[in-house]
Amino acid sequence: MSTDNPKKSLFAQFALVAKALSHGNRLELLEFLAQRERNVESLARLTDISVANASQHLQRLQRAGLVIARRDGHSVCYRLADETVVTLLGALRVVAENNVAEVDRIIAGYFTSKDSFEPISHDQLLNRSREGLVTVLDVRPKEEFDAGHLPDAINIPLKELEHRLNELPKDQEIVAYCRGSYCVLAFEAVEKLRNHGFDVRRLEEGLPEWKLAGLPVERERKNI
Amino acid sequence: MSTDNPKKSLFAQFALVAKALSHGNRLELLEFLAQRERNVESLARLTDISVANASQHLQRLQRAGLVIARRDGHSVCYRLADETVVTLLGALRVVAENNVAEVDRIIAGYFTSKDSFEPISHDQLLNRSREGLVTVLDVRPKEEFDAGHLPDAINIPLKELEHRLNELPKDQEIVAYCRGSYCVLAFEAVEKLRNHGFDVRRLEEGLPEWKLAGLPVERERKNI
DNA sequence: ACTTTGTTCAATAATTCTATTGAATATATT
DNA sequence: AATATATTCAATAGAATTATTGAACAAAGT
Repeated sequence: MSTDNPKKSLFAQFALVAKALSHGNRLELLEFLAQRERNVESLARLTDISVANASQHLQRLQRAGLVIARRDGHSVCYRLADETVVTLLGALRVVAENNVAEVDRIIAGYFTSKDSFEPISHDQLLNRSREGLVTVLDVRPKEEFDAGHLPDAINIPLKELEHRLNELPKDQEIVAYCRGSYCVLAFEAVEKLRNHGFDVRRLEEGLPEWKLAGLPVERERKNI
Repeated sequence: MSTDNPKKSLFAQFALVAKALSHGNRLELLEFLAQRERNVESLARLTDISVANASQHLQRLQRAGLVIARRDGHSVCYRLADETVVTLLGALRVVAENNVAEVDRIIAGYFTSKDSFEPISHDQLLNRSREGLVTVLDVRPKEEFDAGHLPDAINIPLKELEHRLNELPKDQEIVAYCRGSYCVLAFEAVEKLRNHGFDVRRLEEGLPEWKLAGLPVERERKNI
């Protein structure tokens, strides 16, 4: 930690940040935090780990400077330290996709089978959306949608999708998106909608990456 | 590792990549590999660790998909798996710089200590510059450059650097300099250019010290 | 003051990581 | 074939990490 060699000290510090990323649970926590600020209990529930464990992981992330805690009433809200954390997570994902065979295997097994069609990219979507050629569908829970969503997107959480099919057009392409590249929500939405005869594709990435690209985001309430 | 939950499995894989980055020695090895391919012994010497230890760390990096090994004669050459690894290292560095107080402290300490990222000396630079072996890059604002700069230096202020990378050679060493020992510009320029794959070093001191040593200086206008 | 709720702390055992040592292996040279 | 060189392997001890448990703590409401 404290060497006389400044270069080693710097790398040791960088290593501490990387170490904070070196556990699946913590990466999952960060992915949810990339959507919006959340308290410990809610994060524990989403990631399906104990509250004490979530608390420990979150404190580890905080010590590494990746998240910031804020007391709100009698709950503690965590959020990402800044948007560079999203960049870092994205870079980690890209490296793993490119160079880890196991990742390809998992993607082929669980994700590709559900969506053999090519996903649509940011720019493609932006162009078509402006021309009114597509319906943009956000399948995340309502509170995440309210915290920020793509322009002109409509929100139908995955759980409500079956009951609200009449809100979607049959004669126009639909583009579904959710939290990010490996969030299962959009995959499952695409599968369901295809079974019902809709013309639907998946957006390649989620809202955090969309924001990072500097593309416009709408909010339901201004005070979030 | 192998859960039935594909999302957890993916995050576990990403975590393995992060874990490979979670040790200072490995980050240092990667930094040298970002410059060029090297064999184990040379890397062990550069990072000042034992050969056996370097070998183990390199194999760990290889298992994580970050580097590739290649046999060459009776030495084994390692290189980065691809350029996305450089991006990842850069993102890690940016997050640490932005959010880890200790990093600021160390970098601040850098400027007082003379040898950091193997800076080049006045004399070394003068010799190589005369032989046309290096490109000398001044990253200060234009008006300061106009007031006086190193012989044959080109001026790209730090803020414009990202947009003017095409003006710099990829096949020749670059030496960047700025105001002096306590100026951050050259540090950041070197970092940015390294992330873009340039072969770049920092001049040990700035223009004032250069002038003080009685070395030649050019001016844009004679009347300043 | 008491209770409830949400979070953190402390202690633990199982597991994993690190650096060192010396032996083993593979390739090139003589 | 024998030798030298470069790297990897195997074994080890000390250190760090993980999830779990239950207790402790802080803030808000009764």
